[in-house]
Amino acid sequence: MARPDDLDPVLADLAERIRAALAAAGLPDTDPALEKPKLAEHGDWATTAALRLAKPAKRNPRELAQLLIDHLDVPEVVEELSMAGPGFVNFRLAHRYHEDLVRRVVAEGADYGRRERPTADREHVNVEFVSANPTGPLHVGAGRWAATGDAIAALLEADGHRVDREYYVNDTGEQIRRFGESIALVARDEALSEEHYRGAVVTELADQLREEHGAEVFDGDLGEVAEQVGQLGVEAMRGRIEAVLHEMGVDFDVWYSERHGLHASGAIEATIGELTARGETYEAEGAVFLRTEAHGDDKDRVIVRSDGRPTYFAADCAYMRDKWARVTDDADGAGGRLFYLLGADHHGYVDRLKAAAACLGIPPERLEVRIGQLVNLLRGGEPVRMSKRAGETVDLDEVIEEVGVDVVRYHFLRQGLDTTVDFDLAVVAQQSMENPVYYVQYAHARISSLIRMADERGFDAGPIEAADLTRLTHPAELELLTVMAQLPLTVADAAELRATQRLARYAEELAGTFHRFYTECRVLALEDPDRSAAEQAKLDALGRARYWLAVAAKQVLANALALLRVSAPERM
RNA sequence: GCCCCCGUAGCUCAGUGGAUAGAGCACUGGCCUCCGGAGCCAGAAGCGUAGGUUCGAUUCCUACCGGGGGUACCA
Repeated sequence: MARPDDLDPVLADLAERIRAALAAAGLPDTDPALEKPKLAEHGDWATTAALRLAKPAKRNPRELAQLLIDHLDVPEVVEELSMAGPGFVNFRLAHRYHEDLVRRVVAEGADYGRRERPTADREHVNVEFVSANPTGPLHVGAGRWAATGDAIAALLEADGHRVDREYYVNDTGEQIRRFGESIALVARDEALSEEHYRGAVVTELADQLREEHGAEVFDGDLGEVAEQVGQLGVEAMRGRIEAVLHEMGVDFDVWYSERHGLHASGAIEATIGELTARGETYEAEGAVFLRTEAHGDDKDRVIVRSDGRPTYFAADCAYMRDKWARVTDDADGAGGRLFYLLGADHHGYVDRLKAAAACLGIPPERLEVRIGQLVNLLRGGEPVRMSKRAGETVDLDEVIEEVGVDVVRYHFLRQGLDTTVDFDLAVVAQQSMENPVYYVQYAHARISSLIRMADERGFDAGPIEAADLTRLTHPAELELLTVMAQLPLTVADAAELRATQRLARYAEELAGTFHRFYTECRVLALEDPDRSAAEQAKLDALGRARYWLAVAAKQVLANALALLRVSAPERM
């Protein structure tokens, strides 16, 4: 978990003073471990230092907490501190802290919530996700990996890392040949067998290729035609996939071709050579094995079949080697990381991927494989059966068309990676108002409307520098300010844990606090004809302060949604 | 058999060692002379079971029960 004191100079100062107080009190040094108290009444921040020192010191934690308080050089920004519960020390920050926050958010704009990292802490992360075989359209399940991988990438960037989004295109091999054969047979109007791909897409591709390349591409020896049509079909399919992902708001930096990058380039042979040179291979039964068992795998894996052809796993190794070279050649020396987002149906590959990394000399902690549980596609509570080869799929583009990108993305992003997601077409389509994404977006649209209304009415908020933010003292205002202040920490935690749901839930919480503020605190037309001029002036000042608070809240909400790639509508 | 994930409110899910376990939906009852009621307020309801570690466990460990997925010289 990210440290609050890494993200906020005020808290960094506080943490330092706590450690100084511990030293002054003759206590051993410990992590101040600043955390948010569960209840707002307890204050803005708390330290559990006394609790964690109690054991080794064999002393009453409350007594230690009192010692800490007695020796603490209380910074100006802390308005109140108290001991509570078993030994928490709670801090309440002065109102000025909140005022500064509004100004900071407005000044930083879209950058609020992001952080810069010193080179030593920065990583160059290759995030590989989706990578579905280009032999058919993406189905709904792939949408989960698209949304999640993209959001994790966005979070890592916001957290100060350098990120490449990469899609591995499996564009060669037996299944591609069979795919090409299927297209050719359909084009020739010949019968397909059980083994072939079918469905509307195959027919469409046959038509498309005939149009683009002429009917001749389908003529001749089926074996040769299958090969060539397979390539053309895969290229066309890849284009379609790219377009759908773009619709999903996901744009890859690299579309890595297995065929060109690994086979044609000789990278596979080179990798096998390197593995052999490292002493990680041996021959047996006419095949070449990689010593993965010695690195935690269940057994050694074949990388070259007895007939001399490399296995798919050999390509995986070569690909990993290639990616590792690309994330470790940074001039500034950022540490490399290979991130794989895989579905639970691939969890059996994790050990062998890690073993492959070890065989290649890649530090194991630099290879990160995250497994996401699968998506249950339902329609009215009934499971929808899918088979790509039979062409019975519910495609991602159809679902996007039906319920909208924001709903699809948000549905996947607000749930943790290791829970199985039920995606019920009937529920999501018909009862989409239940989707919390609307709750969040509504808050944003509401603020937008408020600001529009202010303009229309000629409301003069004045420059933010002139606004008297000390007037923001209503409980709903303070609650909103407190939540707004949490974005940077939430982003850092979500990035570190690769947990998109943290940010989604945060957006919901922020929207909720805004709605409460909006209900209780009027911004415009704070008028009272019975008041004196002096009293009216105070109301005007309050209105201007609230206006800037609303502007800042809108920014924070927009920033959170932007990281999720969910739109922040001005009206809806 | 072995491996991975899950079991928290009626339902869908947050909460990866701290104080009184949260939200949406559903249910009950309130709130618009005034900036968007897709909203707000209030109420009821829960950590699968049994042990263990810890000052402190929904969180870590073990066993069991229930649900899902994986265990190829396939790609």
